[in-house]
Amino acid sequence: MSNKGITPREKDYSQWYLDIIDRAELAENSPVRGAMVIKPYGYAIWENIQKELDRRIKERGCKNAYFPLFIPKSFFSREAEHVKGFAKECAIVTHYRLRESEDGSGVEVDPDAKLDEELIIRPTSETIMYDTFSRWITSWRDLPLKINQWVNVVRWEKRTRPFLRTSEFLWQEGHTVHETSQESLKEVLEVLEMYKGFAREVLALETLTGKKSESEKFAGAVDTFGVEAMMQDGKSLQFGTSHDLGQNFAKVFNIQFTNKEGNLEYPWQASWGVSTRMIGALVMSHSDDNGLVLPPSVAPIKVVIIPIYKEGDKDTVLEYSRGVLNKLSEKIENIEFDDRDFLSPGYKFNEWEKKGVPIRIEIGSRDIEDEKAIIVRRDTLEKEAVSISGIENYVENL
RNA sequence: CGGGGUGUAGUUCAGAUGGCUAGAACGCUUGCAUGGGGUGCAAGAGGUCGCUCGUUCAAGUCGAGUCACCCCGACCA
Repeated sequence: MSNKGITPREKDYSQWYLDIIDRAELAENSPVRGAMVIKPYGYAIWENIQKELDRRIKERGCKNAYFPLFIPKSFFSREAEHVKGFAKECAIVTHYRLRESEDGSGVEVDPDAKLDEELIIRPTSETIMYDTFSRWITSWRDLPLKINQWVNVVRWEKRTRPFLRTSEFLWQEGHTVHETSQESLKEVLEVLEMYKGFAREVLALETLTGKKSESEKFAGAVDTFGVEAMMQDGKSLQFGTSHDLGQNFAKVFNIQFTNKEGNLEYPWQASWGVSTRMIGALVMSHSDDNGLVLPPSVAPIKVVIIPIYKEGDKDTVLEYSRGVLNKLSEKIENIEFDDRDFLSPGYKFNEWEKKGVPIRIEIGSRDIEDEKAIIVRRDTLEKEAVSISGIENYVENL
């Protein structure tokens, strides 16, 4: 862990962002350009996001599934606009085997192991999913079909930034198929509202929604709607999209169903997604010059208890602090008890502030005499002495 | 894809005009003290100086090539 300070926002907003990611131990650069390692603390935030958003997605009648990482090149090429939009950022698998290199220096691609048809590593999964959908859907009774998946995708970006734009990222992609254009459009807009509600209620972010311009819309879509949040530097960040695909993909993937009148018809489709970019939005919107600030709803650690003791009162303080821990554990989960005794209290205060733990509780012999504990909120950094008898009420609504 | 920059210890870096038996800070290990806002002292571990070739008595340092990464712009979740 780095021990250096954090560049103030005012001085260099971009560097401040990178510092927060580093000092809060959310992610670090990997040996692969543009692809980051999401560290345990950062991944825990993603898991919290997933957990709540997945619940909301399923509430909309979606079922989760998994489609392959590899997409045959021929599938990918079918929708003209789609291929045009993604062609320049695709990673392609051309071989399936390595061999020892002739000079003995290592391994090289085995030229005899060339694939007959190259495979595209999914930049998004419309094509591979819709090929499958064409076999799943035959009747109006099969509609609507609502499928979601939580996966990684690869887009070979020219320039990358942690969480905001990485060459591989994690996301959910929802794909729905409907009988009518109206129903499909309704889905597109309702999902947009779901994202907006999620942003407000879980991420504490206010967002704007709107239709994207012709040049900004998803490759192959009729229309794209975006969810945008305002960042501290005054720029807006698009973190979610919902696409009205019309019948564009249905026609090229030959998804057809027999309607109630017995006629063969192409269905109407929607696709929508949010990614690990949301973590970038979280960082940029709430954090300050002291480090990360997280809404309790997604914080991996909601409360940290720091016992403060000297050699003489160590046992008393630890016992008392554990009592507080047990009391609070009945109310909430994810409490960290920081009794590492090779670190000073000041170091710990700083460390948990950098990581954005919403509530810090300090307990020393002084507090024990008064039957109190010091509580510090991460967002405002306000300190308050709270009586032990009522302490669980304080954290109840986290 | 255009522009700029950097490769030396786990990390961030210093090593003008070649003389290095390669340093610092932080981190790490051990011990003692300390403990209410990044603790102090002591001892210790840790490096084929990105890679290749060249110039030279001598290359971290100079030259050529090569690979990689970072940053700034245009594009995207």
